[in-house]
Amino acid sequence: MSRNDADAESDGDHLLKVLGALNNPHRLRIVAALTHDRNYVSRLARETGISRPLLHMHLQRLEAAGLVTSTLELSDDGKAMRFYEVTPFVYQLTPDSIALATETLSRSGQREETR
Amino acid sequence: MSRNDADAESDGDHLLKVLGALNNPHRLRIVAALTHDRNYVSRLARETGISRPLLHMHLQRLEAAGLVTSTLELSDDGKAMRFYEVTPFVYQLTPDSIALATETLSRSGQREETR
DNA sequence: GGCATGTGTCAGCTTTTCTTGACGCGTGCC
DNA sequence: GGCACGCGTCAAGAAAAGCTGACACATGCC
Repeated sequence: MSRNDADAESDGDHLLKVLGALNNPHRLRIVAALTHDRNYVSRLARETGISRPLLHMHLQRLEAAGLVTSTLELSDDGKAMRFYEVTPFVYQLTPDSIALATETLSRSGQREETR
Repeated sequence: MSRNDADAESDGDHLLKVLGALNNPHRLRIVAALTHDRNYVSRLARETGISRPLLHMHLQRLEAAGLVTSTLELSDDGKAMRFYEVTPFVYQLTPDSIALATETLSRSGQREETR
């Protein structure tokens, strides 16, 4: 696996987060849309037909999983705009890779704490 | 992708189903447990510490996604036992593969109908 | 018969996720 | 000022997923 060393999270927990991030038709579409080229929130909302608050939430889920990144930029006419783009992630899902990741899964059913 | 032709489901919808099936710590553990060797429900329940009704539900979710298969067999002492084993699935998750699958996703937010 | 083991299902509760419709803030332009 | 366009957040409802404790059936064994 190839993640930043700084983020202290087991591979198992990370995989689960990625799976959770991708487990949604809207979020799949968002990733697809950003694959072609980066975009800012309001425009992405228009193009995908997703309401802005909703899109905002989905983007955060994707960003939390490390699948997209965002940067705040100022346009020529002085407006603050948040641009999103996909990270070049690669995840291989096989019984073995899952078995491996599962070894480093935190306790049972508990959801990951955002402390 | 390498699925059965008989199941009429788009790649996009199928991918979503697989992601949904794997998006759960219990189900990841179940896949891991079955990777080593096949097992029957009650024993798997004991070994994983998951209640039988719950395990039953998780197994069905995995089976519906095609990640595990089951066969009903009769043990020497005449008991009917359902054995589960993993299928040798391989899924590659990248922005491009997702963009591709997304093209064949059924309409927007609607959940897949089981008609 | 009573008990252990296996199978499966159902109702009902709790928790999480999804979604919408307000709000708030800022800027530039006519 | 009023409008259009960016940004973000909050409360609250609707829908889905997760989980538990019954209950049903079957078999073999003492």
